[in-house]
This record gives sequence, structure tokens and C-alpha cells, in this order.
Amino acid sequence: MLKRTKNCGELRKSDVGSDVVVAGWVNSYRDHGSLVFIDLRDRYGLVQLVFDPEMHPEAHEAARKLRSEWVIATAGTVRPRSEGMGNPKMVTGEIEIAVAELEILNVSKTPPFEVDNADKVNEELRLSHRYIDMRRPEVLKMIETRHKVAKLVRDYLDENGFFEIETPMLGKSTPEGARDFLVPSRLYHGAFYALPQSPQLFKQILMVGGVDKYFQIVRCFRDEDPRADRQAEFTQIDIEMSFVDSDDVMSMNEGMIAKVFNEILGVEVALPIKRMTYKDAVDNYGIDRPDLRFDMKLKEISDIAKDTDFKVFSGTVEKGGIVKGLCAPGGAKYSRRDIEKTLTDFVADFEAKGLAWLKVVKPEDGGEITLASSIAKFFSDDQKKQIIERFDAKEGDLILLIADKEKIANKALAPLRVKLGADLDLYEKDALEFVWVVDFPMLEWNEDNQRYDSLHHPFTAPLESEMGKLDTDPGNIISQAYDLVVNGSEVGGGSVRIHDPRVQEKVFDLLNISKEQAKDQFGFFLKALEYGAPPHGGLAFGLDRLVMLLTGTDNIRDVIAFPKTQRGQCLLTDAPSLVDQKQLDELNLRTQKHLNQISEE
RNA sequence: GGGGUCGUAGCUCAAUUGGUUAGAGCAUCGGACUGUCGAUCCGAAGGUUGAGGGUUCGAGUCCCUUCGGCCUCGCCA
Repeated sequence: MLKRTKNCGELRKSDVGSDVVVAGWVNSYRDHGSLVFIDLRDRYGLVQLVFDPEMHPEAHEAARKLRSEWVIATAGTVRPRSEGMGNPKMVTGEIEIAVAELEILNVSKTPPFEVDNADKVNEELRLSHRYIDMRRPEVLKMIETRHKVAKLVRDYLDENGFFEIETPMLGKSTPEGARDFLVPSRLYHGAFYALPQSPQLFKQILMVGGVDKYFQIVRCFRDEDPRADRQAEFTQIDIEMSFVDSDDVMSMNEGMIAKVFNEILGVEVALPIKRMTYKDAVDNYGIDRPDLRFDMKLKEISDIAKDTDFKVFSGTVEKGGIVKGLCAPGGAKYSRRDIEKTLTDFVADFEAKGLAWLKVVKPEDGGEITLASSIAKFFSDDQKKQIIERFDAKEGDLILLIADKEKIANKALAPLRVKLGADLDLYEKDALEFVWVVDFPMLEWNEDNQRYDSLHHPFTAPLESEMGKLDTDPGNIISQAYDLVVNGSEVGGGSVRIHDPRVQEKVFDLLNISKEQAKDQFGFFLKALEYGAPPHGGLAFGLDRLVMLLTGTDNIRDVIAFPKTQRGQCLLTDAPSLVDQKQLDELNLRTQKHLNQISEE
């Protein structure tokens, strides 16, 4: 076999005259009957090969048979292309290789799609032939970026004294949180392991064990329906530190994030990253992960709305709801149909029952700006003026309002704001806005189950100053949790943990987890806390989302070498699949027919 | 579990209001060609219109069911 001496994509004018062996895949061929040109591709790029029948008839004859994606190695001489023959579109376009010897390393069936046009090909086909899709420079670039991020993270944390430690993948199922993936145990019939949703308890136990600083780039599993930016199997950069407060954790980690963005994108992240309280985020942006690339803050106008003749507004406020909205700069250009159909349908997905709109216009008589709308007649001139002032609205703007329960108004307005920000071009394409969201409530009242849920997770510590509220006012406890948000995407989050077993028991109690349940599910952990647990805290970054931001994609499958579909299938391997009866027998498992199937029989 | 959207040749797409034998570009196969680089030129082959059922004289097109991709609500401590 010809042994490779150079990579295709790295050859330059300076290599002219040297004899090289290159190997790769046939990207394209141009057969002139006499001269044959091949663009050869490897991970590093393309290079043009020339086969000349007068110089090397054997190689030329063989070259005429080459087809797309055949794997070849060639020996030849790098030579310059003469004046006007260069290809400025290729980085190797100033040279070519005059091939003396061709070795066909492997043939290929005609590929189901062309590598050059794969970005236009439907994703299903690309995923089932991921090894072909992967030959695209864009995909290899993602794989490279992901590798670089992992390396930067390892180097940074190593330099700062962290140990990389693996934790078990076969663990104990706990009913809290997301649905577990279960793995049946062969040795204990009827018992199951669960794949980790995160190594949360193990990393805390590592702190109890005196490890002091831990990290792991680790796969996590949550059996919930996927979205564009999440799938059931994902990777976290998991970090934990002892004897720290939340400021220590945030400053250590923003240093790491700044380094990653600097090395990969050349961006200087201004440190320290700014902070915003949970309350400010929800009040001004309707959500705990605000997109700060543009302003357009939400404003509440319940005080004005309650006195208007518009029953939808006044009635909602009377019933304890709010009227809240935003002012879209230049949004008056939307047609009434755009607003009443497209935008109203959009917010309806988030349970908003309606969307009121007011266009900011200048009257024909040239007076002061006012509001025009089918509902404008319900507002007095003074009320219109107050609304305009509240939003600091300008002529040509569009004010959109939702009257509903506060939770629903925020839930609908937050995505509406993001949509309008994009539609109205309110930010630069490559803008990056980082923010730590802090001061989260520790608990959240769950209406359906009539109990508290953890907003973060049950191991999150309250602010020390809030400890007194554990007995008196648990719903208003502020916790020591923090999320790092970039461009409206939560890329990481964590907290200072509870290290006092008495506090931990108290929190379980508030979460309506009985002593027996707590002992059964978390007994091992509570026990560990009793043997000298140091104060500790940490966080976890979503590696997939970080790489998405760094590569500018909004599809998580783009940043995973072997991703799964929306129904959790791997189209390459066809997992999940049925298994042999023998395997089931060994596990003492029997599959159950669906009720519908039974009734059909 | 719900909503939306898409599915036509290997790929990307077209096909008027339900109307003749479902077309085009690329890819494939055969031929021509000494400097191309998305090579060009000539020719050929390629279809259960995702699947099943229905309405109709007639269905890619309308209706029902179903499968799959994507987006999304719920869910995701």
C-alpha cells in the first residue's frame, strides 16, 4: 500500500517540486478522454490530481474508472498550475499533483447523495448514512470544535487543580426529576439500574470524600421528548468544588467559558459576566433565560388597564391577572392579518387566549402620536398617553399586550419577544450576550400536586440569610442557584449545595418527601452528609449547547457525531430494536402486549 | 398524549381547477473530447407519487386511517 506522506488540503505553492503520496476519497472527476482530473478529499481539504496518458499511461487508464467516494492513494509530483489555470476557490488551487502511480484502496457504491450537496439533503437520509454526511467539511468542523472545547476545558480545569473522575453509569433510580432510562439487572431479577440524569449525588459525595475539586465530561440521560436543542442523551461538563461560595464557583467557571470563546471564536468575553436576579429576568423578559442581544423589555400596564373600558383588560386585573406586553420598534408595518392571525396563533401555542395590539401613529392633523387599533376606542386620551410613555413608544412601533394570569402572560410574551427580535432584525447575527441569572427561588408551588417542587434540585442551599424562612415562609426562600445564559439559551447552571443533613432533611420535608422515602431513595447520601461534609457547590454546562453556540447552529443533531431523531431512534444502527427471547429470559422479563393489540385478537 | 408541517426518480424539486403516457436539473450507465475545476457535448435507463382504504368516468391532487422526518405544547428536579 502506498503510504501517505502529505494531506490533501495542506499542500501549497511551497510544496512545488516535491514528490508526495496523498490518500482520500474521490470528490469529483473530470474525464477529458485524454487528461483526467480528480479532486481528492481528506479531512484537511481538496487537492486536484492530474492524470496524463503521455506521461503515465497505466495510472491514466486506471483513473478513468474512478467514481465518487472511491478511496485511493496516489504518488506524484506537486507542480504549479500555469497562469490562468489556478482555481481561486480552492486553498490548494495554485498547485496540482501530477500522478505517476494510482492505488485503488477501496471502491464505493454510488452514494445515496453527493457529499458536495449534502447540506440540501433531507436529514433522515443523512443520518442513516452518517459516515458519508460526516465527510462534509461542515460536519468535520463541528467534530473538531467539539474536540477543541473538551480539550480546553480539560486543560483549564487541570491547571486549576481539578481531578477528572468517572462516576457510574449504572445507578439507582430516583423518581424525582425527569423520567429515567432503566436497565434491567440480570443478577437481581425484577430490579433495575437507571442511567444517570446527572452525576449530582456522586459529585457531592466526592466532596465529602475530600476530592476538593472535581470535573467530568459526562453523558447524561433523560427519557423525555426531544426538542431542537435537546435530546435524551446529552453531554455535561460537570464540576464541583469544596469550601466555596457561589461567587467562587461563578468566577472559576466564567474564566473557563471566556477562555473557550476566546480560543474558538476569538471573542473577548468581558469579565466578570454581568448578573441579573431571577425576579428582574422574569419581570423584564418573562423568562429565567433572557436573550439580552436586544432590549425590548416587557412592561406591565395593569395599573392603567384596570381603569379602562376594555373589559378584557379591566376584568383580568380584577380577577388577579395582569396586563403586560412589549413595544416592537417598527412593528407597525405588520398587517392586521399578520397580527391577528400569525402573531395571535403564535402566542396561542403558549396558552395565551388573545393578543391585543396598538399601532403607534401620528394623526393626519399632525398632532402628537397616538394609538390606533380596533380596541383604541376603549382607552381615554390620557390612558393612551400613559401607555405610550410606559413603553417609550415611537411612531411606527407596535405595542402588543396580553391580559392573563401572570404566569401565562410571561410564558407567551417571552417567546414572542424572541421571535420579534429575530423578525425585526434587532440584533447583530454574531452577537453574544452572557449573563448569570441569580437569586432563584428555592421552591415553586405546584398547583396540580398541591405541594412545593424544587426549582433547581432538592440539594440546592438557601441563602444563609434566608434559613429562617424554612419554617415560616418556604415559598419565598431565595436559593444559592445560578444559571449561565447566553443569547437566551441556558448553557449551564448550578448551586451551592446543602451540606448540613438537618437542612437537607428539612428540604425533603418541604418537598413532601417522607422520612421513609428520603431514606429509601437518598439514605446513602444523607448518611454521607453526616460524616463531615464540607461546604461545597458546583455547576454543569451543556456541552452540546456550548458547541451549538460556537458553531452557530440551532440544531443539536449538528453537534453530535451520532445523534438520535425526534423519536429517539438512531437511524444508522436502527436502535432501539427488539431483542431475542433468550435475552429477555435471562433478565426475567416479559413484554406486555398493548391493550389495543389484545382487543384486536 | 396534543397541535403544525413535510413525504413525487438515487438526490433536489415541478406537475394549472381532479383530466392525455407524472417532468426537469444533478447523480447513474454508454459514447465523444488535451487544461478542466459544479467540465462540456450526444444518447440511454430510471417512478407501487411513504403505506392502506375510500369518493369519482378519472386521484400525485379530495376524504379517512396509518407510518416516518422536522418544529412545537405538555414533559425536561
